[in-house]
Amino acid sequence: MKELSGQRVTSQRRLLLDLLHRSAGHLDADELYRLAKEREPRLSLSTVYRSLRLFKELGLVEERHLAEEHHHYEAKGETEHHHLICLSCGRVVEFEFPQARQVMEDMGKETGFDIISAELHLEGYCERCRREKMN
Amino acid sequence: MKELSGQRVTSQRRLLLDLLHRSAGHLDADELYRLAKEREPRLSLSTVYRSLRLFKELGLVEERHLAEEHHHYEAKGETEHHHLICLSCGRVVEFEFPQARQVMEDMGKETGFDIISAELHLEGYCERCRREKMN
DNA sequence: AATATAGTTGCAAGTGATTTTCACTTGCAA
DNA sequence: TTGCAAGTGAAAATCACTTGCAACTATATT
Repeated sequence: MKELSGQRVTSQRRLLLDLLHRSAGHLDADELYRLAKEREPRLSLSTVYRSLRLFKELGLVEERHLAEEHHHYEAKGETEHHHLICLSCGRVVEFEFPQARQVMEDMGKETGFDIISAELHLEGYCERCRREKMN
Repeated sequence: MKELSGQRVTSQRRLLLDLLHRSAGHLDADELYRLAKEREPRLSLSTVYRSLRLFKELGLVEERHLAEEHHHYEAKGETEHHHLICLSCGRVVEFEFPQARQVMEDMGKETGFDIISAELHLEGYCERCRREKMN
């Protein structure tokens, strides 16, 4: 785990970051908590939230606003991708959109912003849900 | 206001929708509440939330997840646009990205989804905040 | 217009997700 | 191996938002 002045490598943080890396992505705080508890039953939910915030600040994970209610977290480092989400069942499809880089650059020049992220977020209804609705 | 069976046109709803239309966009529930209270001091926050939900269901406003903590609401009907947000001061810049239409269509074909919205969300630091950080 | 009535409202209490407080514990530099 | 700043668990607090309910009111019916 990357070290910044005054931050410690604790067993909890190691565990949580490890789980985030192993997971396919899109864990929310509660799922991560449940997974981690299997290994360290004394772990508290606050530690999960505190660690997620730290990881985010260190740039180790990204926070996604996929659903309405709560955030999802994803370890960085995999190929850059975007999300398509089904409004009915919550299924998430990842896809690539390399033009995003270009848009970031163009908009940065145009607005004077230092743009650090671009997320293309698509919403709709997946095939299965559409079929079910018809019945 | 559009009429659906059993929904009533009340002074509160008229006021709230009017404020949403007048505003430059990106009001959150609390700001809308404060604005509306100036005219109808007895208005309650629950009515604001209830109305926002109704407007959203009727397709009159769109809900945005711009910041981390809460939602923003925007009256529909203006030109389609996307958002660039400053992570330091929260400033929101709107921009157009017509290619989004094409992406929706392509991804729809590719995934079998019926895609109903595409939002390109950029984050970064605006010029002013960058300058301030340097000092 | 008067009445009936179902949709709305304000208020207070309730949620669910996330944050904070605080007493106790632990990583790690010396 | 100890000192102490950083981290933790548990519980309480907060924040954004929702709900239950008695009183109110826009609309449909007479």
